[in-house]
Formats: sequence, structure tokens, C-alpha cells
Amino acid sequence: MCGALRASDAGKKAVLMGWVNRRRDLGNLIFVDLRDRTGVTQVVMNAERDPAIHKKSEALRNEYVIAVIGMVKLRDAGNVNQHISTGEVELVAEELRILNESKLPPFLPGDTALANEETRLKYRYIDLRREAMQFNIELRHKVAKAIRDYLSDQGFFEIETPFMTRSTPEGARDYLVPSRVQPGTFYALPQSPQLFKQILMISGFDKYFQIVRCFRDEDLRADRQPEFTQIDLEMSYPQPERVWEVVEGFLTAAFAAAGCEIKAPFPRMGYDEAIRLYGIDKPDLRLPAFTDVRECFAPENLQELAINPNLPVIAVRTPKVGELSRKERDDIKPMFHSKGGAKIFEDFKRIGNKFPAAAAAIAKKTGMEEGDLIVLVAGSSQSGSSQSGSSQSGSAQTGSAQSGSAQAGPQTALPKHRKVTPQELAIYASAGLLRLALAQKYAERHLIFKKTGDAAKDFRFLWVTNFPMFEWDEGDKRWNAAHHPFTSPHEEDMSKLESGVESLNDPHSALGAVRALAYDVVLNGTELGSGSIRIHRQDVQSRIFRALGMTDEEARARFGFFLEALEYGTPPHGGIALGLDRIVMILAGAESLREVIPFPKTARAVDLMVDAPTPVSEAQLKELGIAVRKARE
RNA sequence: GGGGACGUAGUUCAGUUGGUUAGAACGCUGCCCUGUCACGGCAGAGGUCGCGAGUUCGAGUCUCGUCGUCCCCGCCA
Repeated sequence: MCGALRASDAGKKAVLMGWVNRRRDLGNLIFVDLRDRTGVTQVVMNAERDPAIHKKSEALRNEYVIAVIGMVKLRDAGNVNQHISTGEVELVAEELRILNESKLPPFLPGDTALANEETRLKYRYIDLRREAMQFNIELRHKVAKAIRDYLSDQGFFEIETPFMTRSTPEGARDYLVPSRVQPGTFYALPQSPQLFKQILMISGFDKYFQIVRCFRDEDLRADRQPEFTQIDLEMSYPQPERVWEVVEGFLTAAFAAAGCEIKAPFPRMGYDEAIRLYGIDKPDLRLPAFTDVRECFAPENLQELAINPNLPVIAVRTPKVGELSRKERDDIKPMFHSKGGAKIFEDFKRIGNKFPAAAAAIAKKTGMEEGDLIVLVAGSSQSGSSQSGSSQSGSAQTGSAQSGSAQAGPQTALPKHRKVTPQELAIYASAGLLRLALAQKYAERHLIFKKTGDAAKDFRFLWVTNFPMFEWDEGDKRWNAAHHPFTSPHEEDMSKLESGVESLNDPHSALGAVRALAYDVVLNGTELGSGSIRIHRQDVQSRIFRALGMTDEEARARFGFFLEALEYGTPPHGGIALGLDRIVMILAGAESLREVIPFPKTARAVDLMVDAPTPVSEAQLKELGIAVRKARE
């Protein structure tokens, strides 16, 4: 291969096949850099030594595919190329065959400047020839193989589940596949193999995994494609800790395959604590946590600043930003998106002028150093006065949630946990988004996101645990399943489900205090995967459906087969699913999933290379019994 | 569904307040060149300024619409 030859091969005869990466024509001497996925080797054609070959090589152009037979020759000391692995040798061509010519490509794999995304995607086969893409795809292969090997060694069976399955209205929008045999009916592509893997537990395959494509018809993001690959696994009789152990095991193996030595076990943090410390359920531990600096202000200070004293005052510290210009400081405010009456104080200096004692206390409490940026987020007193009443009822409901509170995280210095109230959540969440936006904006200055080469610092894993079972949907004015409806609630919170349908539309319902046996694995602020211990009893499952406002009839209509299966001796079980694409993306240091997926789709879910989706013929539609409505005018 | 950025040669980009013939680099074509490795030198070709309207004596530049790519919000159990 083109990346294989070394000084030790000097004198041997070699055959290389590959693409012409670059041609340097010095007249009677022509150099060709021959490329394949392993690397580049320099081939020499000398007019003096072999006029016929030299003549032939004059016709070579970029991206021609050629075969060269030649002698491996050690280069003179002055001609060694330090930049490539084969730089000590070159191949002296003795026979040259042009296997295929190439039209002039729209861009060259060896170009230093990257073509724009549209061109790259249309000519994906050329883009994929680039070294960076070859690296990413190889990395993906190695990671997947390491995971497969690890899980297989741990006694997991890789079992396939159907792609053509049943539409379930829960969760994301389904991709539908029409049935020809039964016109008017549709299969759905799986959003995940969730129910199948649970059925496999009921079927006695007590350790299952699959590296499997999933499909969700939702709008795309840099880290979201409509089809993506999950590492899906499920096991019988596990405690959550057992699932975590397996995940930590295969991630350690996967990262090792990528040359990164990560440390397990990962730290753990309760959902409430994550919100309180980071304002988000997937904290990026590389950045400093919040500091609640409410106590640093005297009560009259808070009044003067129109801050609600009943809500936290969050100091967001962004390290090593340096002195900000007037414009830079003005730019902070538009980055802040207030939720529920949260307000921002972006000018810490002004706070310092007005309240020197408070500012000094804040600087001390946050561990502020020279050049650090401090921005405060607090509740405004206007909205606060009307909210303090509801915040009362909020803390009342949380009293019951106190038992068995979240596990202590790695860097908590917080008082005994209460549950976060919706008003507090608004402050935390606003501050959390600002924290990330600021860190992103000043990434070039604090360099926290820059890889150090030390895997323990570069890859900050975290388990977030004890998620709430239900989420309040402000739009629909109802509670929804936060994870999915097959997640088991905490044993102690079971009683709170009793109220059922009546409390479904009450934002202060006890449903808000039900904790789930659900957990997320987070890496550098990205949610890698999500899992839970499942409900294994039909009666509990029915209660959850009822709590979600589903009648028994509705539940049976949607999940009847599953509810029935639960009644035939279902073992306790649980599992998790991780996004393979995201893992590889982070390992590759890529900004977008498109860099680690060979044939990705654009933001409008189009494949620019094959030009999909397309309309289909009238005949195809007819056969499927489908009529397409004309596009709206 | 909403917000933002971008769209000029094959590619990456520049293009001043609206003003003569729209530029550079790389790539491409031809010629020269025996130690290059982002080779070098000379010459040359290459443009519907995404598309469509409008304002104007005059539009790459201003306005509106439209299409495409990217990012974000909503959405993603």
C-alpha cells in the first residue's frame, strides 16, 4: 500500500496502486505522489533512465488511477521528506499502467482549502478521499469494532430487530413505509428498537446489544441527522450501576481503540444538582460551575438592583476572557435569552463600583481570577413577587422528594438538596444557556475546549441520574413522559402516581415530584446516551399510561402486544442507547455529524449526491394506493 | 414554523459611497526546466456576480421576492 514502504524496504521490488495526488513535472524528471487510504508515496520517472515511462507519465493528471511497478530506493539524505511516513524512500517506476483517467474534479482531495459543504456533499466520493475523512471513517470502524468486541466478550448477543415496524405516536415523528400488500397501511422505521429489545428480555436473551440505525423525522442540527446509529443494549436483572459499568467498559475500550485512555467510573450527579450547578441536564464539566452569590449581597442591595431575594443569584464565570471592550460588553446582553423573568447583569465592574463589598465577596466565592468574566443572572423582583407564592407551593411539593436525594457529585458544595422549583429552573436554565454561549464565544481565549492530549482532561464524562419521570409541557398544558413511558419510576415515588388523570393538567401536581430510574451519559456537554430501568410489571405500566392520560383502551390500541407480553413472566430489565455518531464526532474533534457519516443529509434532509428524496411515478403510487395532494399554492 | 449568516472563475476568496474592460491565489491548458515534495518560470483560457423583479442615466454593490447551503430556536418520548 502507498503508506507502507519504509527505509527497510529499500532494494525491494514493489507494486503500488492508487490515485495521482499531485504531479511535479521538472522536465526530464517527473515526481508523482501516489495516494491510497494508507498514505502517500513518491514515485519517480526519469527520462534518462527510462524514456518510455517518462513519456507515459507526462499524460498523468490529478486523480488518475494508476499502477506502478518499481524499485524501492532510499532517498539521499538531503531529499528526505520529514512530513510523510514514507519520506525516506521513493519508488523508481519501471512499469506504469494507467488504470483509469479522471475528469477534472471540482476540488482535489489534496487541497488545503476545504470546498463548501454543498460541493463536498454532491461529490461525496471525492470528499471522502480526503485524508481527514478517511481518518474519520476508519476511526468510526475501529470504535464500532471495539464496542462490538467488548460487548460480545461480556456475553451480549448482537440481535437484529425489524426496520419495518409499527408506528407509535409517542416521541418523534415517524418515517413511514407504505404497504403494497395492504393498501392504506404503513410500516414505520424505528426511532429506536425500544420495544423489541424489551421483548428480547422477555424472550430470555438476557444480554442484548445492537449497533443499529434509527430514524426520526425531525429537523436537523449539527449533531442530529434523520438517520443515525445507536449502540443499543438491554440486560435482565440489572441495577442502574450494572448498566453504567457496562457502558463505562465499552466506552473505555472504544476510546482506547482511538488511542485515548479514559478513566472509569465516571462521576455521577443527580438531575437537580446538574440544574443547580450548570443550568442544564447535560453539563459540560470542562467549564466552571455556577456559584449562587445571593448571600454576597445585603438585602437592600438586592432591592436596589430589583432582584428577587427568594430566587438564586447566579454568577456565571468564564475564565481568561481578558478585558472586554465596550462593544464586547454590549454584545453580551443579546446573547442572554431570559426565561420566566430572569435578568442579566453583564457589567460586573459597575456592580463593583456600586457594591464593593458584595463584588469582593462574589469574586472570592466564585474563585475569580485575573481576566475572568463574571456575569450575574437573577430573578427580577417584579415577576418574583407574583411568583413567590407559587414558589412556596413548589417547595412544599419538594419536601416529599427529599428522601434519597441526588447523589453527591464531584464538585458539590451545596446544602442538602431540595428539588428545583419552576421559578428557580427559569433562572438556572437562562444562566446555563448564557454560560455555554459565553464559553463558545470566547473559546479562542480560554482554550478550555482545546484538546490537551490528556484524555482525562479532554473527555469529561458524567452520569446524570434521577431524572424527573414527567415533564410539564407548557404548550399543551399537561405532563408528558420525560424519557419514555416504559421507564420505571422510583419505588418510593410510586404512590404519587395515584392521582392519575385528574392531575395531568395541573402544573403543581405530584407528578412533578416522581423520579425516574433514568440516566444519561454525558460527555463534554453532549448527551451521548440515555437509558433507564424499565417497567416490568403490567400493572405498573398501566398506571403510567393512566397517569399520562391514556385510557386502557388507548394503551391497548397502541401497545397492546407489549402489555400482553409483560404478563407472561417478564424479568426486571433495563438498558441504554448511545449515539455512535456523536461518540465518533467528539473523538474526531469534528463540529458536525456530517464529518463522521459517509453519506449524510443536509439541513433539509436531502442527500445531495443521490438527490433524494424524489417524487415517484404515478404507477408506483397507484400500486401503493397513495394519492399525493398537490402542493399548496 | 421562526431568527441569523452566506451565495462573485472549476475551488477558496477580494471587490471602496452605486460609476470605465469584475480581480487575486490555487486549479486548468501550452511551452521551458534532472531532485522536487504546496516545485519553479513564461504564456494563456476560464464569469448568466445563485435566480427573478424593482429603484436608478447606470446595480456584483441598494430594495423586494425566490432558491440553495450552514448555524440557532421551536421540534427531537
